[in-house]
Amino acid sequence: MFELDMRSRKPIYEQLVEKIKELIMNEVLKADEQLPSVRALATELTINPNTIQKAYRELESQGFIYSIKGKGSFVNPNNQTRDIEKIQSVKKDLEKLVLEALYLGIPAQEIIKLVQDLDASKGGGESHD
Amino acid sequence: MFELDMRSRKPIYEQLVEKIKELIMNEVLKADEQLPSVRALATELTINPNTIQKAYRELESQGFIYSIKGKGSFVNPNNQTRDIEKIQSVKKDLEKLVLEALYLGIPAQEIIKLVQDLDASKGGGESHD
DNA sequence: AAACTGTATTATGAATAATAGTACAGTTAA
DNA sequence: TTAACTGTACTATTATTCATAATACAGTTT
Repeated sequence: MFELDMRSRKPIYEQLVEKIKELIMNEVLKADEQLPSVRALATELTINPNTIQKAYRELESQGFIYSIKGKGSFVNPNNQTRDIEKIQSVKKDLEKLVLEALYLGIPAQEIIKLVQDLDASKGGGESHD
Repeated sequence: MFELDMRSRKPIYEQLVEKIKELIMNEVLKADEQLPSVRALATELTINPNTIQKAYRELESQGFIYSIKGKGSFVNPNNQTRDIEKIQSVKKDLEKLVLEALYLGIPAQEIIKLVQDLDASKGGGESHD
């Protein structure tokens, strides 16, 4: 499903959260699709089930998945969240990162193109290719 | 000089790195300007000198400051770095964050405006106002 | 020489991350 | 009902990281 960097200073459960968020946002994992069970993913990745659960709990609290006891964990549809705090937080992070990118000499035009491309591939994802 | 959130899960030295980077990128701290000494800043913020030094070391490795033994730590000019790895890393982070922002429903247009505004305030910083 | 600077080292306590093991509750299918 | 799944919760243990404390040393400035 994906690879983890066991040597990274970034905790495994955080890496898991990132990777799964990406899969959801890129619609590799589709709405209401079932995720691997805690134990199955733990076995596949050779890590502890508790670590998977910690990641799933975080994903649930961020609104990306929902879990039903006895059934499994599933991708949350419509994450067009009205969570204002979350949006403010992302905007702030974005501001920091864009500022740094510009400071490092990355042209504004290049960043804008990045945004446009991502936006296009997102909206245009409905078509069959 | 700034405030730290001692209750945050984010390490103090990382908060320091972020804050100082912002001050440098926003040209509050100007090229070759001297930073507070390790001990002075530690006293001012009521934290351990080792923590300050850890932050300064990180800032130096990221190319934002340079330190001279016996003299002090100073803001590095021309951080128009040719450090390709750093640039690639920032681009990747940017991609992740923009994707998340779009996914949360923030309009591409709003992100683009953010980039343009930051770029303008950066390039226009040369004038006297 | 005195008072600054950065830098390095060792030790200690607290918090976090990851593991291991066990247990319980809800679902599904035989 | 039973068996095999699911998520969830809890305790305990180990390793790592964070922050502190206390020194120490080297270079600079006055």
